[in-house]
This record gives sequence, C-alpha cells and structure tokens, in this order.
Amino acid sequence: MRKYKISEIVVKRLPLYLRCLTYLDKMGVPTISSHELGHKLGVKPSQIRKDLAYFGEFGKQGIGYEVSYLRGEIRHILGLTEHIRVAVVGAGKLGQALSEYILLKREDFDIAAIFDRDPQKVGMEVGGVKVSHIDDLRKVVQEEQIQMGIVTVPANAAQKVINFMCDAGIQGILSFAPIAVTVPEGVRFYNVDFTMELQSLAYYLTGQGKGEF
Amino acid sequence: MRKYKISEIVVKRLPLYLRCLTYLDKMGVPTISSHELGHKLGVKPSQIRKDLAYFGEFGKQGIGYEVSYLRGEIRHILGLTEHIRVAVVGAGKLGQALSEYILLKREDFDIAAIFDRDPQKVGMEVGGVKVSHIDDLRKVVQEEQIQMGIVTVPANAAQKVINFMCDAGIQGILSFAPIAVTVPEGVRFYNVDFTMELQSLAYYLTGQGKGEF
DNA sequence: TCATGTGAAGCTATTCACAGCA
DNA sequence: TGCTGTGAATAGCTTCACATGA
Repeated sequence: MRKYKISEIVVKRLPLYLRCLTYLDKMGVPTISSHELGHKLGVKPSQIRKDLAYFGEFGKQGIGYEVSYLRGEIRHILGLTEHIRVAVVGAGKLGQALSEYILLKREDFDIAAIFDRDPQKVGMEVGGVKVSHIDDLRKVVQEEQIQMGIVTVPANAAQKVINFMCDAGIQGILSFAPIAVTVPEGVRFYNVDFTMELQSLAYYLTGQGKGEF
Repeated sequence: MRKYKISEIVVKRLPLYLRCLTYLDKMGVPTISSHELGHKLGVKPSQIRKDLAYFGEFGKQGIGYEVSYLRGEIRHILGLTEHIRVAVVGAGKLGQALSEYILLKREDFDIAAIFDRDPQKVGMEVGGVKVSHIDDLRKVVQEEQIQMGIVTVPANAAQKVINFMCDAGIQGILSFAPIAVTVPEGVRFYNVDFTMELQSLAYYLTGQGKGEF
C-alpha cells in the first residue's frame, strides 16, 4: 500500500492517458515515449513521467513505455480490471443515450440497472436492460451489487434521487443534473454540467476574455 | 480593458457561482454572503471573494452580495447577455437530448442548427429545429452567424467533423466524443468525456485509491 | 544516444488574516 | 458587529535539468 495520498488532479489525468493508450494499442503501436504521448494529448512530457512515477516505474530508458503493458497498469491502478456495476437513474433521452453507449462500447462498465419514476418508462427496455421503478432502488442495488450511480434526472429531482442512492449504499455518483447537491461523508460525487462548460467557453468568445489566448 | 489575463480555473468557477445565484434569485433571496454561498457550493468563502474581486467590487461590507445584481454581473463577464448561437453536430440520441434540453431550458444559448451526415436523420425535426446535412455546415454557420459548436458524433468521426467546424469559422467547440483531437491555433476546445469521470471515480471505489478520502 | 525517473526550482492557486467600511 | 477586498503566507502543481541506465 502507498503511504501518501495521490492528488485528485493526477488521478483525473490517468483516464486521459488510458484513452490514448487504448487507441494506440488497437492500432498496434508497440511503444511510446512521454514526449510523443504528451504531444498527442497537449500535455508536457515531464508531467506524464511524474504522474506515472507516483504509481511505479513503467518505462524503459532509451525506449519509452510499452503501450499494452502501460495500458494494463493504468487499468489496474484505476480498478478497471473487472467490470464495474453501474446504475443509471433517469431513463429520459440522456439516460438512454448514456446507457446504450456504455452497454455497446464500454467493456469496463456494466449497466446493471436503470431506474425511473415514470410508470410509462418502467418496464421499457434500453439496450437490453429493463427499466425498474425508483422505489426498488435499494433492493436492486443490493441484489445486483451496484457500486456506482449515474444521475440523469431533472435538476428539481436530483437531490432526492441522490439521497436515495446514498441511502442504498452507493459510494460514487456521477450527476448530469445542473444543480448543486450535497452528499453524505464517504460518498464521492462528481458533477458533469455541460452548460457550465458552454458558459466558460462563452467567456472567451463573447465575454470579457474575448480575444485572449 | 483588463491589463492581466485571468486564469482559466477562475473562469471555470464563475458558471458554478452563476448557477447557484440564478437559483437563489428565482427563490427570491435578496442577498448572500461569500460564506453562505461557499457553504452551498463546497468552496471556501475566501476563494469566492478573490475570484469575484478579479472582475470588480460587487459586494457590500457587512451585508454580502446582492443576488440579482451579482448574477447580472457574472452573466455580463461571461458574455451571456445576448443569446449565443450554437450548432450541434451529431443528431443521435445524445445530440437530440442536449439540443432539446438547451432549446427548452436554457435562455442563454440558441440552437441555431443541427447537423448529421445520415440521410435518414436529415430533415428530421429536433425540438423544432430541422436537421441539416453536414455538407451544408459552412454555409449555415455563416448564414446563421454561429459562434459555438457541440460535437456528439462517434469517436471515429470526431476529428473530421471538428476540422469542418474550424474551417467554417467556429471558434469554440465542446466535444462529447471520447477521443483526443487537435484543433488549429485560435480555436478553444473543451472535451466532456463522462467515461473519464467514471474511470476516475473507479479509482476511489475499486482502484488503488479505495478507502481514501 | 535516447528517454526515463526525480530532486529542486519556479510558478500558480488557495487560504489566512486583517484593515476598512456600512 | 458583520462582511468585503486584498496583501502576505502557505500549499500545491508544473516544469526544468540532469543523473542514471539501456
């Protein structure tokens, strides 16, 4: 076990490296240097080397990193070696799109259940998974050993739904709801709000950052 | 004009403040202190004060910030006072979900056009907007004075589509495609990849960060 | 020679702590 | 008193530069 904690900012870059390595591996590229990888990703080589060095010595001097090996190591660090069981709460268009994408394209995550409160949607199939009623969340989370939740309900329902999920024992939540929520101690919560991204883009296009670079 | 450049990390927090202020304003809350706002958002009060102070003096000593006034100021800083014209490229489930959400719920952005290359989708209506063919992108971007683009095409089409968009004069792009791409100098590019978020969550749930907090 | 891993330097961001004002 | 705005202090992150090894 490591003695010191690794900063979140480093952990958040690992998936970026992983995404590129997976692509390179599929292309049959055998090795890559921190310089080349950094160039592809817009990241300084020294940063890549330091990030990786927190977790071990994965490279070979004079050569670089063996793509397939490094990919495996990062997957191991991130805990992606066996499928992670995910629940999606909210079976609207966004919930459906995300579920289908994960089911079809991602081997690292399993959509173990989808929930909604609308009786019209309950029973429906999304990518081969039946939509359950939100009232069954606790039961299903326990039966299916769900570890992670994705929230795609409207802003006004988000806090309530997230409370349910935390009560049911889910310890990691990714929310797409455009609202600030609180979660109990011990639950890790990330918010993906694309309108916030659009708004910060706007700063540089039409706002006070216009013309800056 | 400001003499020094404001760091991107500060700009990215403004939409967070804005989102909360909009909510508070709707609730009729007249004023808020940096302490209260920070508590709601999980941000230190001193950080909020410093962030805002880069742009002006918006608060009143002994009172705090006038919610509606501060909201207006941040909207002004971000350049959200008149609708921003956006193109969505990719009319699949995700593109549809995002377009409909923006059309229905966001007053700061206008979906001026939606593009796809699939003849089946071209001509279709999404939230009242007709889907155009990707080949017409340049023409429509110029006619409709589109400033910003959202990319929701699959990974293998993303670089090509993004090249088209940059050629057509779009200067800000938000991509949901899970792949690294390059854009020419002068184009601001953000990538929202929720699988990267899931993977960093995994680090804390099943990976080497398990148990850390 | 080429490229890693790493201590040290340099830089950026956050937090503190308090003067100043309503 | 209560809270902002801000210089100073601290903490954290990135980059440099080079010893080391293949």
